[in-house]
Formats: sequence, C-alpha cells, structure tokens
Amino acid sequence: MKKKKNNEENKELSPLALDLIASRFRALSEPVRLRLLNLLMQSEKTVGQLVEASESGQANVSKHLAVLRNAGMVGVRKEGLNSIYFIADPIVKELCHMMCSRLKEEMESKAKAMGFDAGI
Amino acid sequence: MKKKKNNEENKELSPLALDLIASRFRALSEPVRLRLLNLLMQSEKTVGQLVEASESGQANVSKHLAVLRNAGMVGVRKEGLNSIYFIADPIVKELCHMMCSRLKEEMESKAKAMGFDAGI
DNA sequence: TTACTATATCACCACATAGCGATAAAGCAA
DNA sequence: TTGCTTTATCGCTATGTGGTGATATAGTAA
Repeated sequence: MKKKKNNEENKELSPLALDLIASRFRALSEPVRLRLLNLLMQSEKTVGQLVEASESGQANVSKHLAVLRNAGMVGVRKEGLNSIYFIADPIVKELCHMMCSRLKEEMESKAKAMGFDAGI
Repeated sequence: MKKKKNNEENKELSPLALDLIASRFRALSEPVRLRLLNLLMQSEKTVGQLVEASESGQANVSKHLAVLRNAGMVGVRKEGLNSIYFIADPIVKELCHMMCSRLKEEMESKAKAMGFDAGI
C-alpha cells in the first residue's frame, strides 16, 4: 500500500471550519432527525408520510426537515400539494452506517466482557 | 465487486439506538470539542496544554473533555497532578476526516459554480 | 368564489447547555 | 503542617432549540 502524506490530518482547522463541521454534526445529533433520515434512506417520502412514520407532530417534522435542508443533507421537490423529501448528500448514509457499526461493535464487546456470550 | 445484501441498511432503527447515535453525533457538534479532538489527533496532551491551545477557559475545557469522555471518544490517565487526554476511539478521526473532505468538495464545487476558478 | 388539504412558519414554553467565576479535591514542595 | 499547582465540579446566567398549537401559504376541487 502506498504511504500517503499525512500532513493533511495533522493540520489545525480554522475556527470557521470548526463551526461548519460542528453544524453538520449537530444536524445529525437529534433522534427525530435521524429517524427521518433513516426513513428517507428507504425511499423518498412526503412530509405527511414522514409525520405518520415518525410519530412526531407536523410542525415539528417540518422544522426538523428545514434543519436537514439547511445542512444540505436532504432535498425537496414539490408535486402538487406535496413536498417530497429525499437524501441529497451521500455522506449521510456513510456517517450513520459507520456510527452504527461502531456502536454495534462496542455493545458486543461489552456483552462479551460481561460474560453474556458464555451461555449458562 | 461482490453484490452485498442490503437489508442491513434498510433496517429501521429503534428509538434507543437513535438516541445513542444522536448522542454520539452531539458530542461532535461543538466547535470547542472539535478543536480539542483536533489537538489530540496530533498527540496526547494535558488539560493545561489544551486550555492554552484552545483559547478557552479551564472550567469550560474540563467540561467539554468530560462530554468527550462520556461519549467514549477520549481517554485519560493521571500522571502526578496532570490529567493526560488522548483519542480513545478511532472513529473520531474517520468521521472528522470524512466530514472535512465532504465540505472541501462542496466549497470547491461552489467556487467553481461561481466562476472563481476561471481567472480574469 | 368557497372549502379542503398539505406544508411552512410563527409564537410560545420548557429544558438543555455553553461559558464563567468560585470553589473543591488531590498531588507536590517546602 | 502550609502553600502551590492542576484539574474537576458547583452555581449561575444567557442563549439555543425541541415540542406544540395556531396561523399563513399554496395548491386542488367543487
């Protein structure tokens, strides 16, 4: 494997860059928003479908969708009365998948440490 | 390339899982915390070094470090009076690197769209 | 036009948290 | 012991934001 220059990862980030990155992670830091993204990963959906599936109020879902829109993570198109939302940034799936795998690992290793895999 | 089963990514996550994932992302949603992680990526550091480098108050840095600790992202060991912090979870570097690359892409494509790469 | 539907936005409350000064706790030096 | 250093925690304020009901905005249907 080629040895890559690693000066990139050691670079100190500017305050502006930190704010940008933080705001992106903040968009992913809310259970309702993650639920919406999780639903949209199956297929694009109208706000009504998301309201029903997420078991959250309409105003609330709409507000969370605005956050995800502003973060560039979802997109919308209008069709008649409906607003149809879809995942707009592929990084969403990657990030969530990475986080899920990591948590799964952690929980499994914790279960093992507690001996839950030993049987009785 | 082998076609992989994709039923994993379509799975709906439980509310508990969503809370866990959200809390992890929330730990990364604060500029000061990202700055601390960015500093720790260079090398492990004492709280004092982090306070100086982050240009934040000691109490504040200590509190943010507690958040990162609770999220399992950093670890500590004591050496005399000093608490030495270090990155404990490799996912931190991956997530931040991924997010940085994505934002870089976005900004470059935006600059291109505005014609800033055309010269005068 | 009026009536209905879908969505976005507004106003508000409640709660979480970032930041700061003061203090506590713990180890080192004399 | 006293005094100093380092870090964690407490108390507080200010700000941000999640949730909800009401309203506004549009599109559809009659």
